[in-house]
Amino acid sequence: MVKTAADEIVQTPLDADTETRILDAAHAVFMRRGTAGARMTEIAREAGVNHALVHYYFRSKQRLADAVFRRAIGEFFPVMIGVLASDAPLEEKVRRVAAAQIDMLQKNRYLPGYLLAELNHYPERAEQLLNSMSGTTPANLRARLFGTLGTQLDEAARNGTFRAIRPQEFVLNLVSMVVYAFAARPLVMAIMGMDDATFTAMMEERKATIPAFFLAALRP
Amino acid sequence: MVKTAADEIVQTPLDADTETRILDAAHAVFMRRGTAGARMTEIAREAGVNHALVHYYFRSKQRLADAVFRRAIGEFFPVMIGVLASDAPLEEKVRRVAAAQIDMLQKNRYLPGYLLAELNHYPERAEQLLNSMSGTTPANLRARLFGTLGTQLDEAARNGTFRAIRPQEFVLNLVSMVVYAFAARPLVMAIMGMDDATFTAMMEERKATIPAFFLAALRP
DNA sequence: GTCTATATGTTGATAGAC
DNA sequence: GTCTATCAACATATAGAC
Repeated sequence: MVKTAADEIVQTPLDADTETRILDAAHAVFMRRGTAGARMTEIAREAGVNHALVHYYFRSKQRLADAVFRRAIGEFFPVMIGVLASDAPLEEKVRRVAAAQIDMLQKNRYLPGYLLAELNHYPERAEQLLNSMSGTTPANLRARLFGTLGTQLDEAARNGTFRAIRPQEFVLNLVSMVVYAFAARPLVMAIMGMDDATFTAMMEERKATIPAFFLAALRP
Repeated sequence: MVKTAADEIVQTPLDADTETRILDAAHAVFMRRGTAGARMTEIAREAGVNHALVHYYFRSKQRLADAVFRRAIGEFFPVMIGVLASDAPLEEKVRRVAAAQIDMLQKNRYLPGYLLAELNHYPERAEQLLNSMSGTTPANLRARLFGTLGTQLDEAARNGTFRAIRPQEFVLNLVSMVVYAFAARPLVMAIMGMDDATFTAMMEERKATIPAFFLAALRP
């Protein structure tokens, strides 16, 4: 198989309790190798324990993969959902989603790639995602994501302050522009001839340029 | 491991020569399972041959993976690059990239997920991508992607017909909006409560709404 | 809880008959 | 070219000593 270059070890504090260390190590390994490519032995090595211990705490690779997937969901969605469900004005929602999401992704560079790959390889994970999200039903989740936002957009369209757009497209376009660059990070860096620092700087800029672009598109 | 639901067999014509049948089967399997998750036996089964034959034609999984990756690149990039490098006016470039890319992705639903996962898991593939692209150098590729486009954008900004934007951001924003929905397709479908037909219909609509949105964002 | 040793099953790959 | 049979290398998982 292709040997990956991403071998930087992100060490978990050695004084953390063992279960946490293992979960952190699993998180790191699953993120960059994917579930199918991850090895229990590599997780053990990265956690600094014998690989039998990994099974002692999590029984099987499957359970460990589930735990990591749940944690990844918890990192990716809650902030965005909170902002979109809030009563903040539309312009502020756009700016806050972009800033918060980019901040989070700068610290978790593998997260979008991991989540998208996981969902493509195991589509039934989409169910798991809907159900394990903050203990609400899928319908409830949709209401939180698109309900308040839809009302705001309706009103803004009537007032003539925004062009009409469905809340689903609003969210999809915004999330696309924020997340895609991270999901395709190695591709973007290669094509544009960037190093890590340059990419990071570009994404910092985009905290401002994405909202500007996005809001300009919706100006009547 | 999680059992995937994507078990629909896309059969390659049985009269095609064996090597082609194997490559087609490999393409299908690598696309939906990823390189690490793909099994030589599954490829053989899908090609309707004994799995020893797969090794006879391609020697190793690695070589087969490389062949599939090259083919995937050839499907994803050339059309878009051709449009962006052309002399067509800016508005037309936007519309043509959106339409052509969405058409292609409707037929290759796993392509973006596969490419992004592959590049995240094996970052050195980004090199392979740059080199194996239409036999040009990376610098040449960049010129084709951003050269003509940059000139057009400069001129449009001077004329006051477009707001100023760097060609890199222009392409990144456009590609994000076109590709992300496909890369995150299972997620988008789950959150929005869509079935396959609804998703397809939405993306057909987006051939028009993405260019409209995008061009509105650049109107001064 | 943590280790060593080992069982069990899969997978990529090859040898050799046809 | 295509198949059957088989190998060697891992990877997941468990048993059992400490």
